[in-house]
Amino acid sequence: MFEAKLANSGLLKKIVESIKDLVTDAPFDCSETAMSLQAMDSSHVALVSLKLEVGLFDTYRCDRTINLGLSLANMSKALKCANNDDTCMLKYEENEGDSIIFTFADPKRDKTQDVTVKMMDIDSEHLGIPEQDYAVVCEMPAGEFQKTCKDLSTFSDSLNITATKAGIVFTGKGDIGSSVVTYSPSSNTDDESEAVTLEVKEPVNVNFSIKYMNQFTKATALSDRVRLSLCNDVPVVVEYPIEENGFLRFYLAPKIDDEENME
Amino acid sequence: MFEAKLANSGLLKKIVESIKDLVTDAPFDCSETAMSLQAMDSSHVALVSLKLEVGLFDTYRCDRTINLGLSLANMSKALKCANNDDTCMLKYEENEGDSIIFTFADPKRDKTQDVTVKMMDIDSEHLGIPEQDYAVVCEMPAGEFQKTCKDLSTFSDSLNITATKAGIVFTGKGDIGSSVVTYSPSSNTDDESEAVTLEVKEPVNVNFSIKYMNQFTKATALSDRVRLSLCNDVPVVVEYPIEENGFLRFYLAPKIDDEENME
DNA sequence: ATACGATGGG
DNA sequence: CCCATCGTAT
Repeated sequence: MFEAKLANSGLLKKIVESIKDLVTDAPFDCSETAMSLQAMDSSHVALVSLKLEVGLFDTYRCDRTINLGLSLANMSKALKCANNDDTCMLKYEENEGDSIIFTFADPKRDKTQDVTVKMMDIDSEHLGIPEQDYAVVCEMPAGEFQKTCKDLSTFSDSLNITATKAGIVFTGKGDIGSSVVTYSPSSNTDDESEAVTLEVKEPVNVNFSIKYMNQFTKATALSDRVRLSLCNDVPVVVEYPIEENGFLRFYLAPKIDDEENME
Repeated sequence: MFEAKLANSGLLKKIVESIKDLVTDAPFDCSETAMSLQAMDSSHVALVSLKLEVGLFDTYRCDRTINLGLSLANMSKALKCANNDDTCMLKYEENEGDSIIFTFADPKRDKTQDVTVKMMDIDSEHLGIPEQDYAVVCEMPAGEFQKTCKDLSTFSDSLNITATKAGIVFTGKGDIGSSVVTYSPSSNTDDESEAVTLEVKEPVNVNFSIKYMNQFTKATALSDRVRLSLCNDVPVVVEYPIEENGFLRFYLAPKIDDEENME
């Protein structure tokens, strides 16, 4: 049997809301050490990788490695029943039919809500994600990145990212105009959570679909900070750390056919 | 003539918004002691009963018992003109044509707004509501009941309510899954307004249309608390008290044809 | 035109 | 975390 309890349903709600527009059916791999999930988006362009380590859970019991397939739409419906600060217990027992039970409880009240959701068979084509040394790693406030992507999407479908030791530049060019957002690495060390940090081994210049980036930034609520890992001609990694004990990562291959935005 | 003044238009606005989707034309019975209203919903399934006692009004004058018929859609339009904390005067004079005048005034300003709404002839089939001893009476926070009904309606069209001395259980079962909400009578006596109280003479197990319940819970804004009165095979009463001087009650007959939810 | 859900502000 | 307003969907 599998049984795991989160102190706050809000965390799982945010995760599901962040990815359900990208991935419809999610195979959750449950092991002794973590609950994790890897899936391509429905058009096989982006990859989502989630890891929730046992440290995130109040209690965690997983007798044997098991894959739990759930429709994220149904999971979202179940989680809408929970208040953000209700506890959330996930439970699966092999002989109780192919269902997951979500138990939400308000610790301050004599109320519990059990939501039973049917599971699905999902062919979880296992996805090898190659290790990669990235030429550029940039960390910034998650909200900052979200706003930059949203602003640039007003002008363009493509996001150009150019990073050098001097700074990182996000550019969107389109018919009605263009916008260029430039971050110099933060000199201002006062407020660490607001800093933009940049490690550059090699300069990079890459283009991405802004539409996907905007999808990824739905995860902004999960974390104060986002980390972008970049190489020329290699998928970007957009990573949201989860409370020091997990992450939600999005991988997106660069556009190759788009010379307009490359100068 | 009939003339009655409420200190806040907001109260009447909330009442009208709560019932206008259920009842299109409302016969208001005005007597010396109260303004009241009873009407079936348009599909003759639910019954709405409103009572506003004189104690709710700043001034109240009713020379003789009279029935004022109003379209609730029109009444809603009139009330939209008022700010919530404007005073609201209702006035009817026999010889001034078949109209009601709503006068809204902001006591802090030198402004009044008179809205005149044509009355309607409504055949107010008088509805005898039998007295009833209920097997179960449950009071809980109105918002709690609203959320429970809404959550269960994600999964089912039917709401099963089972109450015993051990607690009250709301269940919705459907194709994508099911949800069971359990309240044990509050042990936590600290916060009276948050408590779930339960009086059980006989256990009950009844099924209702969730769609109607969701309609009823639009009255949540009227009151912190809701009272459910239940008997097997008898209409439930969902009651929202109005400031100690009135109530809005909804009656709904149980579903009889639904064995699936009865175990 | 009305009702519900989602988002932003206090 | 709750309430109010705005936008979308039926």
